[in-house]
Amino acid sequence: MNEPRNWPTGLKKTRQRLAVLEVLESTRELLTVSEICARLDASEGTPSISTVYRVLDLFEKKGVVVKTNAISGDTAVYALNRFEHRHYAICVACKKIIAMDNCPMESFVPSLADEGFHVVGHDLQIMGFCRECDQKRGG
Amino acid sequence: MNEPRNWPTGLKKTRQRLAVLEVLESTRELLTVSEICARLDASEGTPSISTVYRVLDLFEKKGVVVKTNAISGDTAVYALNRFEHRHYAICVACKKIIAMDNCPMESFVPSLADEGFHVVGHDLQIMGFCRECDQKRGG
DNA sequence: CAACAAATGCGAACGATTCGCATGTACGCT
DNA sequence: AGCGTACATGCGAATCGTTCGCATTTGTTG
Repeated sequence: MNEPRNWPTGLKKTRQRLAVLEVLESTRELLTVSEICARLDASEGTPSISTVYRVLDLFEKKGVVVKTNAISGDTAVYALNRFEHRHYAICVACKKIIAMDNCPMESFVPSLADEGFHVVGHDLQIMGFCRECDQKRGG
Repeated sequence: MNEPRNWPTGLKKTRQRLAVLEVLESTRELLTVSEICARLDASEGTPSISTVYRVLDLFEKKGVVVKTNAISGDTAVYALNRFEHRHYAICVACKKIIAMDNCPMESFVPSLADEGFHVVGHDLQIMGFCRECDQKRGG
């Protein structure tokens, strides 16, 4: 188990937390809790599913991971916070997730009825067909 | 019960479906299923909750309503499809939802590794504090 | 090494949504 | 108008993701 560079202050370093972190460090995919659990099963010291939820909640609060449930709507996905601003395109056929390199919000001022609205973040996904599925659909 | 202009072909006009449609026609808010049920309770012929789900699924497939679960993540919200392109800003404190009049995607080409990706839609929300909640937070 | 607070495991609880199946009803046909 | 059938509904149970309560274990600090 490797030593993460920036362990948040005041958090105990437990086997379970390090294991979850290791899974997230090992990929750039967005993982659901069950996917994280599946990858944990391979290694020893597998935490229970409630612990995984608690660890992820904690990590999210501390800014170690980012969470979004925008992709499938009914299941949250998590990724290590690499301090990149990222959005994703999702293939509606095969559910493949493709990272986007740019962001339309960089130079966008929303037009809102509440003019005092203080923007702190945003969430964006693009839906469509990946090249492969688009070809399968034919013309 | 009024006659909707564009009833999708091949759908039986039932009391329950018309009632759900009426609720959605009566507001521009985004409503959860339980909110819809609450508004149905006032009128007679209240459909069961499973029927409300089924009616909404059907309406969504037919393009009569739009569904999104991006707002709260764990609860879907529905609105009549008024064939407007709309996004929303959500106050993270009071959960107020404010419609946005413009869209950053109008002139945006996503940069994706899959160059054949065929975009068919997108979903965007802005998070922040509404004027009121922002003031309460103080400086 | 002891002590305490914090973390974990387990299973139960929960809310949103879906499903199965028996019953009811809209709509086309006569 | 009346019939018949495919489709819609109601009800409750099942499911899925997630949270919670509580007894037990484990990091960390001194």
